[in-house]
Amino acid sequence: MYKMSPLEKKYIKEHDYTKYERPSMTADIVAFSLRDEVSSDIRKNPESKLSVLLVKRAEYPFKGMWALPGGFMKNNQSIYTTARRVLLEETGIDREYMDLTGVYSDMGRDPRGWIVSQAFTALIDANAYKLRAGDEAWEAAWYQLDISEEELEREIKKNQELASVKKRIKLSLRGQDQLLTCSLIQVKKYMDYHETIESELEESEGLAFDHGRIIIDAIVKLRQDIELDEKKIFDFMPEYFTIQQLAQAHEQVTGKKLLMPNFRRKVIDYLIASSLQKDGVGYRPAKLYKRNLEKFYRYE
Amino acid sequence: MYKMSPLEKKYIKEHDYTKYERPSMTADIVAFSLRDEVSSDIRKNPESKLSVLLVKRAEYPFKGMWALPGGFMKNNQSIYTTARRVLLEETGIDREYMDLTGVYSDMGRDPRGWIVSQAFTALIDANAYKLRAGDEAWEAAWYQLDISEEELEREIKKNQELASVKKRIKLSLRGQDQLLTCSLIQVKKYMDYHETIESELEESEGLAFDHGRIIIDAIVKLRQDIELDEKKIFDFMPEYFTIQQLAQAHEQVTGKKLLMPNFRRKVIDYLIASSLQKDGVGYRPAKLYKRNLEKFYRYE
DNA sequence: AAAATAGTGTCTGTCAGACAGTATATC
DNA sequence: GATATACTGTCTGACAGACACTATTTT
Repeated sequence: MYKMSPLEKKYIKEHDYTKYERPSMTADIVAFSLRDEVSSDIRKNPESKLSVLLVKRAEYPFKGMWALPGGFMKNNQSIYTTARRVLLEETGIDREYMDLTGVYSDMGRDPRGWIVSQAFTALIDANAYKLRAGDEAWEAAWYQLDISEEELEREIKKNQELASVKKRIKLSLRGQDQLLTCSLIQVKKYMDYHETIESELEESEGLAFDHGRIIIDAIVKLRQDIELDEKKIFDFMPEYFTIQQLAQAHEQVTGKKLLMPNFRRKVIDYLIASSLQKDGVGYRPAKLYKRNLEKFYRYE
Repeated sequence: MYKMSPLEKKYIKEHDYTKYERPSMTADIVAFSLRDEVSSDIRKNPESKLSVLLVKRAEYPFKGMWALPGGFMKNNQSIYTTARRVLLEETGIDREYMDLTGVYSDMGRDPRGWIVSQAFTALIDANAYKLRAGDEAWEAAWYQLDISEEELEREIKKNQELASVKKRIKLSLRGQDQLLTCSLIQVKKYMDYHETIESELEESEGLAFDHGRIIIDAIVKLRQDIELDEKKIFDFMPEYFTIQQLAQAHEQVTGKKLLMPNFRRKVIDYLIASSLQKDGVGYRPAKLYKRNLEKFYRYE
């Protein structure tokens, strides 16, 4: 391993690297789950809707508004440890596996000053956890999520070497007794053979900071990831589940209808049938399956 | 947009959020390119090798050793702006499009103190740029890259619900007149239906900081990305190129041999033939193609 | 029996892998 | 003509999309 020379040690000691301005750093977690809507008809399958986990802010700024679970990084913890810690502290969910999905470092994104946020995404089977109640400083709740978009402007040069598309994206979050909304202006630019996305918050009602933007970015990325690697959809599932649950999750996230026979054929290799059945339904019960771990773990 | 109440403004003003410890933040850029080896036989196609861009450190710590281009984030710049700025300053390459590929926040990774690094990956056509020479503080150079791995330990429980594989990964970087090496211990753990990777630097010769680790992580991610979306391989290409160049780039990065007729069929839709030909070769010259931009830009 | 979902079978078109064979340039 | 790469054609098997059809359970 590298050993510093005495000269080098001295040099480092004499330089106070902390004299330069530094940002504070936070981890914010976008935790998604699919939650069943209460069905009016027992003969029909319940629909499951994509939801995101929010906590009510107990302090200024944005006191009383809803925000992503998150918090400041400490000196002796990595950002991954920080993410896991704050999610557990604020919501009661202990989750080791998360994806880093973005960094937010724009000026003015936090009224408290220069604060850089690392955004993590976690896909969760909501039924496996009981959320912290509102008895303490923190109150956590699942918000059902709707997203819509509207094209504002489109400019495509003839030679196609520069183009841009401007959109307004609207997000609405429905909780127990509250509706939060936000809208975002997104500009996609096509140049140098790549697509770059810039987005800026236009309006935000009830949602703290730029968290509406972080949520929208996370959804876009989630959709991309699932189209690239369909195994990711399993993250929403409990240990035992039906093929229909899996298909519904897929449809809900991608927004595309599946043909069940084909979907069944595609996933069957990733499953191990159990002798259990889904009960409490008003029709032929479906078989419950487990993940076939051999297909998920490639011991390389 | 959100307006703060006077009470809220007062509260924020009274709290000094900077009193908590904060990290310094840097952007480090892993710039890859494929560079032709000088061929001994004019009748043979030159092989192209994956290379990474390094700069020689002019200051302590690690003075005289080689490091990734990188530098500190400033208050009025986002981390993306920082990445672009430092790459340009230190190497002369101006590049807008880069991927954020990792965050390094472990304790002790930088002898100067608590420094968090955001790692970016850029794929570059090296011939398009002239590197800064060694006339100033910075000297930049391409280092050819070799990577090998050796399995150390493997533990798989019967029910497959927990498993781990431990490996040593060796990296060697060959420059004009220097050989840099480093080795890394990597532990892959398989649990909760996911694979998690932890890696730690074991030894590093001539390479500054934990940059060997950052480079290895970037290569692993690059390979994954290219297997998921083969269009990424085009990033290494100049405006005009042959199908063989493209195939060679693909082989070099993934390490797998391709069958040319099949590869040709697969990529031909993404190309527009030009009337130009590759010249200066000792055999039938290949046609030069351009990207078919319609296939790269999906104006959505 | 009606309703609703669960699950099977089959046809078709596309596409990747393998490889034989032809074309065109230089040495 | 030898050599090396460039490029075309074709066979095969796997698989995704579409959809008709059968099965099983509750109301």
